[in-house]
Amino acid sequence: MVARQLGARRARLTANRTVLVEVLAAADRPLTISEILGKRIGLAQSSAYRNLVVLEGAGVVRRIVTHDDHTRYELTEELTGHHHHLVCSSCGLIEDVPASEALERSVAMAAARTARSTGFRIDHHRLDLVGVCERCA
Amino acid sequence: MVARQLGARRARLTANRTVLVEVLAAADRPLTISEILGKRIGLAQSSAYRNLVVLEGAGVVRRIVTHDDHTRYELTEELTGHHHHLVCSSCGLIEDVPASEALERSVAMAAARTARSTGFRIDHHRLDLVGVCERCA
DNA sequence: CTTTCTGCAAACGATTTGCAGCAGC
DNA sequence: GCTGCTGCAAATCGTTTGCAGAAAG
Repeated sequence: MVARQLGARRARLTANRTVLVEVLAAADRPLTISEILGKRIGLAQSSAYRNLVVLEGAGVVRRIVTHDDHTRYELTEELTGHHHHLVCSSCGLIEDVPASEALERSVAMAAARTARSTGFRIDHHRLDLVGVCERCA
Repeated sequence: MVARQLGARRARLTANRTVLVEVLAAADRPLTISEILGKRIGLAQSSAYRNLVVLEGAGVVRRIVTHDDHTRYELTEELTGHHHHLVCSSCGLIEDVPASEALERSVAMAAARTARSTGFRIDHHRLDLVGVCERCA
């Protein structure tokens, strides 16, 4: 599956890339580059950056950038399912949170209305719930 | 009003800060530092960065960081009213879009449910509608 | 064999900071 | 007059890139 998406871009599924995908799949939240490197996967920092770019281009991985600067990566929603993020404004913690049916319907309606009035074609959305996590409270 | 919030932090309302707020107030979307400097307001780059940090700390300005790297600033919602962002994934354009009553209610309900199940105290949210703008389509 | 990957170290670029003089209060 | 503000130039730090050798197909 991942191999296929890479193949379509004449990119190879190497050991480094496999490990990156595994690490992201094991996490229940987006990871920063240093978190990824911190897992001692034994790949050079430059390779992490380069491979994440490749995986992003292949639609396997999604890049997200948060307020505390520091790019994070997660698997795309095709692989994990649609979800939103819970963000702690105190420590920067990010956690995945499933999207409810009702909420999705409301957002879709709002998006349709906005599309009509602005001429944008709306493809998807991002919702962050920002607050203070249990540990920081 | 702005002066008061600055005063509470023993910060002064200088000419540079006034101009920054005016520029942001005149825009109907978040601006990048270079867009701000591009308006030839005659303040040093370092002063722009420093003052925006001060204004952010005083609750006058809000910093947002988008996918195309490049920090942007806008006035806080206390000054502009609550709104969401329309983001063009092709050219990076960002536009403000008002939040509808119905949508806000749905988000509030989802937030309450999430707060209950995770222990987070949720203070606010951010919603980005991502798509392709009229010009890029 | 040819093309893509890799690690290393150097380059880059947006943002931050030290400093010495200027300006609010 | 003390404290905060300014511009300048230098420092920082995450990220990107050039290169020469290793690995995939």
